[in-house]
Amino acid sequence: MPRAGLSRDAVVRLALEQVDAGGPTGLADLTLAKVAASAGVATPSLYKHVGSLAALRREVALVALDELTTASAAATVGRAGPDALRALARAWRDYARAHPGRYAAVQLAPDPDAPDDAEHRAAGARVVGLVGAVLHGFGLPDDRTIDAVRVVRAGVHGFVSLELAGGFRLPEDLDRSFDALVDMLVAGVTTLADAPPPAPKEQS
Amino acid sequence: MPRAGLSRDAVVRLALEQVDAGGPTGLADLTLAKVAASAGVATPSLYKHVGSLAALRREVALVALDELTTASAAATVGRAGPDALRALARAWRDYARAHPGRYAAVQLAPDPDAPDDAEHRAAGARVVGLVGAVLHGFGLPDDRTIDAVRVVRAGVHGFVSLELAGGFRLPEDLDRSFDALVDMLVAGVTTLADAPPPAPKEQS
DNA sequence: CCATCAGGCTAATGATATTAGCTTTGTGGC
DNA sequence: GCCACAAAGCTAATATCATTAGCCTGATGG
Repeated sequence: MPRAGLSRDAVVRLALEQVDAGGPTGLADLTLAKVAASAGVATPSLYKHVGSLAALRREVALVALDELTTASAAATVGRAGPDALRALARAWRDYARAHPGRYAAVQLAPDPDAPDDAEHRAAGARVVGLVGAVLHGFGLPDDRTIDAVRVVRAGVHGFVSLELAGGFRLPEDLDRSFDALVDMLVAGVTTLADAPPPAPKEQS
Repeated sequence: MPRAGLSRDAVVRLALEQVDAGGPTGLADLTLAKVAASAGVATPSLYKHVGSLAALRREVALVALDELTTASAAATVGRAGPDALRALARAWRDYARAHPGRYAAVQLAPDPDAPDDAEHRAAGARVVGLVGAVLHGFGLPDDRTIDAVRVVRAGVHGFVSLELAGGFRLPEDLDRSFDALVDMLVAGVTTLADAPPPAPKEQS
């Protein structure tokens, strides 16, 4: 019996294929059994390369986060302000539509305590940091940046997530609706940059 | 052996308990086996009352959609314009935080073709319709209402979904960030109401 | 050339859903 | 009151998973 020549990376690659093949639910449908079958190997053999199904999902999340970071960086390089924000939002949505399963993986939250999840947390922080960097160009007061980042993430993620889940009935005009959202985000962040701290608490 | 006296409704009620007990992942963790155990009954017995696990999830979604509709209606009655929209957004978030598992069920998309899902589709349309009604008070042009509804849904759902999933690191100041989002939605919808059709297509 | 060990395997356990078919309990009609 | 029948349980069986334990072997480094 010849060796299959697997490796952690090879297993992750096969998992990605299965995730991609499954559409928006590809991540949820990911199964060690199917990965093993596609590798031509018995299921338990995978444990030589990967700790568990959950760990494999985490690996997929890492790849997806890195890809999203790269795509976001590429889309925003050389841009600033509204221009950059628009490009970022578009890149985000494009990635989600091109890789719905992987985008779902992006949403997996790392355990804040688990030491094994350090890499995961770092990868997540990188994407979020990128959003922060883009918003920095708006000249937001420091204590409002976090609100702006959250609002942008919420808007874009919410739209994409509803779109992928089939939450919008008519498939038509989705682009226009998304444009409306992005316009709103740009305007909202701009406002946030100008407005003084509303301060239920801190106030400089 | 005395009858357990189950019924479709009783099973759904137990399912709701399990969903509620499971936090944000309560819906995903819903299991016929556990429901049966809590009913004091063997698992296959449940099939006398419910078609499948998926069908039970659908029942949960129906309840959640109805509750969300009721809560939204209660929150917005007697209000209009920005006031109504703010109340709606708050009600939405409050419901999600009070019943994370049920809120996840709201996100289950009904099959657009399955005749069994007609009720599910109708319940979904009711909540969305309510959003439309609230936004109607902004005097949006007809062909922009759909964009506004989508933008509002995206923003609120995105925020709540990230919040529940633990996507925001610092738990503090979440309320302020949400307020910023709602402010932005109000401003955005208002703008949409004033702006002329940008029309990549139709243009009156 | 052999010892080690990484990378496979089979076997076993334990969830889970789901189907089939049997049994019993209530109940409605006579 | 009694009986037939449907509803509501049950057990048994199948199939899919994940996961653990323990064995076997091929590649590889000394």
